[in-house]
Amino acid sequence: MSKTIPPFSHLLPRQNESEIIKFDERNQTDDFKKIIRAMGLKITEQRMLILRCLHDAEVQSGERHVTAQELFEKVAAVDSSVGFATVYRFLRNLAEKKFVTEVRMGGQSSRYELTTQHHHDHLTCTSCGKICEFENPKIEKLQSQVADHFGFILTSHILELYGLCPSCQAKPPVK
Amino acid sequence: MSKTIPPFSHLLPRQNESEIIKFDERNQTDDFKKIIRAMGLKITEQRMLILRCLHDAEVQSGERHVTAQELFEKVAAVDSSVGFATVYRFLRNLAEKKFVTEVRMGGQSSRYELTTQHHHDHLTCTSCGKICEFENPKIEKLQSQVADHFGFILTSHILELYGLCPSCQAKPPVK
DNA sequence: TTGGTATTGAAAATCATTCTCAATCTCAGG
DNA sequence: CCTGAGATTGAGAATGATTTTCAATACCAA
Repeated sequence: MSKTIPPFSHLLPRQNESEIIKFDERNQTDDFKKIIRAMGLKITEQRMLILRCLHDAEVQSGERHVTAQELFEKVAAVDSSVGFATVYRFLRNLAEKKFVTEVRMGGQSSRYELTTQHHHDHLTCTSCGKICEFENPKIEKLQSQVADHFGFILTSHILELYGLCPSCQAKPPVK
Repeated sequence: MSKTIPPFSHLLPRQNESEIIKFDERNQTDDFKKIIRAMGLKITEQRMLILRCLHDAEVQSGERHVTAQELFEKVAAVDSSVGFATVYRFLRNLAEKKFVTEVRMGGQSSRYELTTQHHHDHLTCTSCGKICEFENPKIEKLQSQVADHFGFILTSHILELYGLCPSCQAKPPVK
């Protein structure tokens, strides 16, 4: 049995340790309901299904970032009567309430990921695609100083570093 | 006489000093032509006009980041027969060849700026789309430290800060 | 000057996302 | 367990930015 992480548990009211560790279908369902209530919304089949698909995509399929379309397809595969507007709408709700994080890259469509406990940035190898996550409070602090300087209230940021990882430095450049 | 910066000069083949400093209408036209040729494209009235408007927006009006629509309007004000498709197309060409840099933010439309010699990052207002540029050596230094820590050779990075600008803080939330 | 190609403008097409609205569902209060 | 006010839904239309299509036109090397 691999340890299963309860969905969004870090965003919900504190539970005792054993509840956090012992995670099963019933708890998952309960967590999903708590999330929906925490947003001040009504619990519906559609919203439960969307949450489940979002959670499964990450935990089971390991798909870090899903687009609204992709999520819609996963949902539709289970219940084809769910409309895409419902997925878009609910995803927006989740993003507003910070249960998911919206990542927009270039002209591409938005991608959504479950909000993680710890903020982190990425260091990506341009040759092999390896990604290291890191967190640097000093950089964060300097960022808010910059925002302050312009009179902005900082709400979020994107920091992506690109470079050559150790093993790729050894290899000849690809292509 | 304020010192006028020749457009894109840093991206064009090296010139001698006096040519760089003495910038006038004729040289501007020549520079624009060189840029278009450097992209392997034919010189047309439309492209010349688009370049002029892009340059003027920055140098005269101080509008450093224009959307394709805004640029189209400026162009159309001079020659209303130019189609927006031409502006979009050429802007894409310029971006591909790095003569302009495309900045995308949230759901807003792309903004374009002349590519500058000096690296800088952006602070964008999530409400009105206003962009402030900044450069922060301390952040840059910390970034290389992070890369070092993972054994990476840092080649580039993206840092985009998002927040609410002073005037949008005053206004009630949009809609 | 001229012809082969690149470019253009206008309109239609795309693409992601949001809105509209009548039908349906949820759930607090009875 | 009912009920009804109000939230939610699905379908499709609407939106907004950008891209594509295509016939007419412009560019420029020869």
